[in-house]
Amino acid sequence: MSATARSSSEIIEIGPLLIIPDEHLARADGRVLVLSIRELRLLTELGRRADRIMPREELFRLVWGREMRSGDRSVDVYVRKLRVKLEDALPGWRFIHTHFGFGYRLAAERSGRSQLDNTAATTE
Amino acid sequence: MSATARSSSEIIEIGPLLIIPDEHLARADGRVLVLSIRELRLLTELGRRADRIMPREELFRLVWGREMRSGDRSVDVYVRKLRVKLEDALPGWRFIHTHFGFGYRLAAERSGRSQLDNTAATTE
DNA sequence: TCGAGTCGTGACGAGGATGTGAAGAAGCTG
DNA sequence: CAGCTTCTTCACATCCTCGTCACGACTCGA
Repeated sequence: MSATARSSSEIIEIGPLLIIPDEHLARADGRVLVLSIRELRLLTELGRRADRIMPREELFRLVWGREMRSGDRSVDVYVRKLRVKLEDALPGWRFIHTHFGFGYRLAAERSGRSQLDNTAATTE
Repeated sequence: MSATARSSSEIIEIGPLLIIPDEHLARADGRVLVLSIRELRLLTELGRRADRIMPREELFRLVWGREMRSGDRSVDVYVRKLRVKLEDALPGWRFIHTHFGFGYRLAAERSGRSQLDNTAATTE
């Protein structure tokens, strides 16, 4: 493994998902997740406020650095892109949850059955 | 350093690839990889930080020993040369991965298959 | 149930970043 | 100096990201 230990490296852990903003990457079970700049920043800002519902306007401000114009769907589109890559990397898990009329919330939950069902989802 | 046997011979192992900076060579399944000085140094610096994304500017600084002029494509060109030789020596493997907008990352992954199959290039 | 608003999703084009082959310069060896 | 290898730079090709749109599915209150 890496012999060099980073002192101030921020690491956000969301279930099996690891977000390491300083290294410009996220990991799923150790595997590197290939994300674009916007995708990683959005995931990071969501991760920093895990379990909290984040309004689109605030996410946009955090990631894009400016005010969101009404009707702008950028956040939705990037949430979609993240969902695809996360589902691809960690099938059986759901991370980005929609709160209708409010925004999005990041949290690791198993998809398919109830959270009580611990049976591993069939991996294709 | 001297030409005598060194006690601290650094050996970097990236899957089936072995980098031995002190001996100015790399090995693929035992076979010696013929690399030029720049190629070996670039591979070494990447290997020393395996599985981490290295920005071009930093790679250039480490290998060339001076600041990179903006627009300089030297790193890209040498990444290409390394890729060709590595593919030649170890077909079916991919080592140098591009992270768009960030830089390059060295890790042993089997090509052809999804990145998800990769078992994070640690020592097996 | 119905309608208005909200969200999911695929696609597209522009612009920028990276891949790639080649040519000439520079260095090395005998 | 001749012949070879390596280094640097360039131009063109290709790929990727981003922002946006359109359309359909969904949600919730009336």
